[in-house]
Amino acid sequence: MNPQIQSISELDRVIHEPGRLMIAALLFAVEKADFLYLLHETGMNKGTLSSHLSRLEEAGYVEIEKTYRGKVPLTLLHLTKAGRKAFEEYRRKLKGAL
Amino acid sequence: MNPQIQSISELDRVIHEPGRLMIAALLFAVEKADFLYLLHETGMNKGTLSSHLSRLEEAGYVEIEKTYRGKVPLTLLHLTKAGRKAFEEYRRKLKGAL
DNA sequence: ACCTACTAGTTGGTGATGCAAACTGGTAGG
DNA sequence: CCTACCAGTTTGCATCACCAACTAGTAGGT
Repeated sequence: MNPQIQSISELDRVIHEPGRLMIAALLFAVEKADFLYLLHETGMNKGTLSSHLSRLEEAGYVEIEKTYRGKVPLTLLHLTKAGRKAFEEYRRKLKGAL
Repeated sequence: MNPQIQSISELDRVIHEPGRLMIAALLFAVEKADFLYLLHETGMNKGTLSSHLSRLEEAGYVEIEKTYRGKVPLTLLHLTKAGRKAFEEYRRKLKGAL
């Protein structure tokens, strides 16, 4: 089997989904962001964003930190070490194949 | 909304699916291939390959040409002009974002 | 005549998934 | 107290990818 093609089939599906790829790319760049920032930057709705974040947390790629800004809830997100690695690996495979 | 991120959300879902991305990348390179070649290069099973090809045909990205090699059926695939364009556009957006 | 293998599919079933609408819980304002 | 708002979460639906099993025609072997 063609090795360039092989690497496409090995792409991490958790990262591959555009919604989550956007999140990963944003968090990779800024290191820490809140829910609303991601909401506006990605253009998703809240439900979609929330479920993608849960999926990323489940995979161990994102840590979700719930705090407060005064009395208003504030959710902070950042990539874990595994998340950074997965994103870099994803990018590496894709660039090699395309 | 971040324009780099924006371009991720605009990725063509037909191309984005790894199975079909493999097919598109292969056909982009070789210009014409038969069913078994794709089957072996991608490592998919027949059912999956067949359905992805149908999906690509439906989208107008691939032309499916059924002929015979002697009496044995032979299916030839090639990217249409729209298919080449979609693949290039996909690649462009992805490279711009990552 | 029968069995196996090859090519190229189709069909059926299953489990996962993306998505948006509706809902929750807390805060603030009139 | 009622309404509206903020920040998310839960739920339900419709789609989808995937694989196994079946179809169907040809050819070769025993």
